[in-house]
Amino acid sequence: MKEDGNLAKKNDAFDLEQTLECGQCFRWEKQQDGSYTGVASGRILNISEQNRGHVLDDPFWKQYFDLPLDYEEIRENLAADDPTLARAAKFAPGMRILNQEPWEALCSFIFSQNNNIPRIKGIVSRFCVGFGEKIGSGYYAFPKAEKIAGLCEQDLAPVRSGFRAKYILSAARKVAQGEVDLEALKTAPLPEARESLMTIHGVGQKVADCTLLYGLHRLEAFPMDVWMKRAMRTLFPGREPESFGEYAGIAQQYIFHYSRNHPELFVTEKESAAVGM
DNA sequence: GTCCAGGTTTTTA
DNA sequence: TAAAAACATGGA
Repeated sequence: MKEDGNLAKKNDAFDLEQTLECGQCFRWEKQQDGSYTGVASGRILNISEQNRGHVLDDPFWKQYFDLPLDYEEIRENLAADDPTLARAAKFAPGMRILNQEPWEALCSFIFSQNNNIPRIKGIVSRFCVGFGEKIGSGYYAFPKAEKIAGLCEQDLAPVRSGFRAKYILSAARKVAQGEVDLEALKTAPLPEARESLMTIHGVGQKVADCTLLYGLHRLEAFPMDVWMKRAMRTLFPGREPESFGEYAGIAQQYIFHYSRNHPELFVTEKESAAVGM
């Protein structure tokens, strides 16, 4: 285990809990011993504070956890930009944006709409168990778009995804037919990529932006859900997402996670709304 | 029983 | 255009 100062510094900016429980992914489970077990691109991994040095020797996982990117520097630049953003970033300095499979991110955030995180996890899990390839005892790969494209709404009933099932089918068919070319969207101009995703029935701007940020690693994408809208109104009045720069998506993740864990920041706004002010 | 959840589509005025 | 309502499901 030889680590030069540079690598050691970068590892400081990687915290498992902050990364895997900040709302960007739905397939990692914390074990009793504090480690995390999950599946990505058909690979099973158990990662802990103890074995992560070894895990990150593997090129795939190094990329998955976005180790090549210097989050320390990005965080410092964002912090210099705005004191509130500095506070949000400091709350989870070890958070990193994962390199998830594009198709998985697309489906996950279709399932996420008007839904809560525990239930999203359950739906994703049933989706994988029901339609994914078995890759180990109790572990399944994320189902292929080609397989899902051949199903009907009734087939998806056991997933219990409600009205979102037909959206998944629309996504699967467009992806399987190449009508939406996810790989190409990694380099397409952002507005163009977003528009392409929004041709899928059930994908609006927010789900498209989540797919871009979490699945296609478009770090300038800035998903605006109810939390982010509230956070922008309250904490960053007058600021546009684009003003956060090329790593706006990372700023978004700091703000989202910070806001969800500090609901007290928004109680006055809630009360004002209730009174009708 | 009612409300809400990392939205989007459909309906209505 | 813009604002409601509907959409499935399940936990609080």
